[in-house]
Amino acid sequence: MATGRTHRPATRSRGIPEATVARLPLYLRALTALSERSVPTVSSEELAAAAGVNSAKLRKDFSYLGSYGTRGVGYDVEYLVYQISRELGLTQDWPVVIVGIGNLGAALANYGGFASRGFRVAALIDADPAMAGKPVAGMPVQHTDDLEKIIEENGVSIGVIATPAGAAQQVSERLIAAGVTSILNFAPTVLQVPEGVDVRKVDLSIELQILAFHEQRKAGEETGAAAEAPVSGAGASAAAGAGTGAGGTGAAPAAAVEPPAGRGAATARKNGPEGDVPAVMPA
Amino acid sequence: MATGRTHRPATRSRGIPEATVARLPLYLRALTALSERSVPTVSSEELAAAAGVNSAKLRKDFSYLGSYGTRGVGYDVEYLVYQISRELGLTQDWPVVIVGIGNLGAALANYGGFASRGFRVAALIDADPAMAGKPVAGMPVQHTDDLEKIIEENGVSIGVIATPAGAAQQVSERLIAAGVTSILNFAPTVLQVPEGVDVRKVDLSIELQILAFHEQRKAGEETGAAAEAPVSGAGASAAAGAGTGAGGTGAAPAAAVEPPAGRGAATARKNGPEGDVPAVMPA
DNA sequence: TATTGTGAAGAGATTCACAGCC
DNA sequence: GGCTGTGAATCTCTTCACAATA
Repeated sequence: MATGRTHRPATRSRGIPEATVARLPLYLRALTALSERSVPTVSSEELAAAAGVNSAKLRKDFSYLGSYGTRGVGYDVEYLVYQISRELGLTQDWPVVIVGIGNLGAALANYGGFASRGFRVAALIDADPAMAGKPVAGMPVQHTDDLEKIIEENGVSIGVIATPAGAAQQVSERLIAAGVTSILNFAPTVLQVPEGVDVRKVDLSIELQILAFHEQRKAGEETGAAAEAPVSGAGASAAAGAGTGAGGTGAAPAAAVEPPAGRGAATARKNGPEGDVPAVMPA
Repeated sequence: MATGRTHRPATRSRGIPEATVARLPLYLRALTALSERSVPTVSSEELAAAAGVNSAKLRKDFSYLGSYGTRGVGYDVEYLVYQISRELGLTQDWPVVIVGIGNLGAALANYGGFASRGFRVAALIDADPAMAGKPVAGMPVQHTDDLEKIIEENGVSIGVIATPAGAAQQVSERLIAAGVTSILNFAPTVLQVPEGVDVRKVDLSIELQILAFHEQRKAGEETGAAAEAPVSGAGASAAAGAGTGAGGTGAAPAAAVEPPAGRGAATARKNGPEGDVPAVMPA
């Protein structure tokens, strides 16, 4: 402890943990809000609360960036905003294209928080010729035929895919071939991309399914069952805070659906984890 | 190895790791696709490829659910679809409300994959009186005043918030007070909720910022810099697969923005991680 | 022979707790 | 006295590698 500088591989190498990177935008948002209220400094405790994490984690995260705080005082808000922005690459301007201007694509194009933080919608692209030229969010939709030209002329390296699932893979290949190296994928499909290309995905139905899992567990707990059966990571069951009384029993779901119906090449079926079958039974 | 049953805390307790839960929907989607093509069985290797993970992880994940495979053969597709659905609680019907019917809310309401897997949009709610009664996705929008009534009458336990950031906290409190215990939050704000309520968030701008971070790093690597400087978790830099050539140099971003401008209670400023200041310099 | 299921090792992330500094 | 920065401990997740087995 405190014997200078030991961790961090060796020479330079930034090596910020991925988990930390994923939280930096959260801190940045909280800090921006403080900055707008002209708050000059903030402690790790306060900032952590605003960002919805605990203070030890926040301090550890910041320690990967450098020593930007003042002991006994806290962090200078403006300075930290700048440092995090720089670390995230937001001091640059990132032109972005959105491919697939349906409901979702249009919503994304209209989303304000987009432009605010270093990102700029350079073009909207759709495969439907009927869409071409129509203005969405004050910008004419362009046809997929010109995708490569648009990417190259605008120096786009980040693409957003909001097409139907069936088109996503092909769109990603064209984007990548034209020079895009980061993709934000809203289509409910797994993209296969070459090494060196980053893909992040946003999937409504996956998120809902994860919630349903936890919801089901909660329902099970009400009905007896050893209170000792939590998922490892505790989901996202948030810290206290506001809260208007925690509400009643949690509202039970409605009907059951789709029983097993052992069709197909039925071979398997062995042991479930243990005896306790919840809610719906297997067969 | 095969010496019976050692891990898992003790008595019953399901204890599926959160990371596993988060992947189950992915497996389910891949399996559903196989099922539609009437593929009877699948190996961990094939399924893993389709889901975009490696096979060891997949097998480990499935091992938490039970022994549903057949050595030398693979997994029965139909059976596994059912088991995962059950584990996720998708054999039930989950009524969901969407609050905030702007661009995004409307897009969500229209999103098909919603209804398909156990979820049903029970109501669309918006604070704008002008919206009330207007049909969106074939369903009349209802006014926020009736929120509590709607939640209770429909037994809703999952709420989706697609309001502006400013309204989200208050909406979440009303949802929770009315009985909702799981929230999917699209508003760019951290919700403070009481213990026992699960929140998952989807945030476009956070995802873009994470991509920008990796993008910036890639750009830096081109310009010399010890090739040994990866982020711990390797982001989402996907496995190989298709890929149309990995494209050119990756397109450099355009102008720089917003220098430090040391205003406010300027105190801090010490050491950055190490000497190498990239792109934009601090002061 | 092909493929699962899983201990054990390894890597990462979180939390603790306290020394160091303002 | 208050708060940061960080080693060390702990916990969780991933990967390895191979015995068990259809």
